[in-house]
Amino acid sequence: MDTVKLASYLIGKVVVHDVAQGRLSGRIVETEAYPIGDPAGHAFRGKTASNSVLFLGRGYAHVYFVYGSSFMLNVTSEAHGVGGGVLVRAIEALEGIDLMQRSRGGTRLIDLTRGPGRLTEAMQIDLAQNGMDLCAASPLWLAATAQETGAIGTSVRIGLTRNVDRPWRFYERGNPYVSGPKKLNQ
DNA sequence: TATGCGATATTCT
DNA sequence: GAATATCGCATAG
Repeated sequence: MDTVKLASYLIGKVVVHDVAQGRLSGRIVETEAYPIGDPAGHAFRGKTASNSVLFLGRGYAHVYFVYGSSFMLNVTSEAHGVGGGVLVRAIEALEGIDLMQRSRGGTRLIDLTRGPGRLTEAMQIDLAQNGMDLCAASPLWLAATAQETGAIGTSVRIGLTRNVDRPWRFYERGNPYVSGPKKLNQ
């Protein structure tokens, strides 16, 4: 159950991505846990070429491509050889907002990073960042923030067909950048 | 505001 | 060939 703990711990932390044009950063406001033995998790069926990063150990970035158009950012959460991860579903943009808007085609601020596919596009995260060590000196890393984290709410996860009733989604209550239907965000 | 559906490409069956 | 950890636009209420 360590993955679930990490998912709630990550709320309020900051993702930083240093790119050629400058620094992009955002505060995590929504996550989902995909622990060991979760049939909805990508690691469940064992190690394959596309999910091998999940088995590297704790604290790596795993980037995954779905639905033909969207990347997802995961933080690996379990020991080496064991598959598990936390999906980052939404962030609140802090630095490089103009850059993000440029790469997302001038979307309104509120829609810039509200959703897993959107935040990866705004942060310029793709397969090139797959496997990066988030706790080491790399272009993509995690930072703490002085800002206080608000109350954390939980709900079922979004967009799954397996193991749908687990309350493994975490979000900061009242934050406008949290994605998903309103009824799940109370 | 809420619900529905098509686009899109990678992976697994 | 089917499924998918989604998005954005369309339509209706």
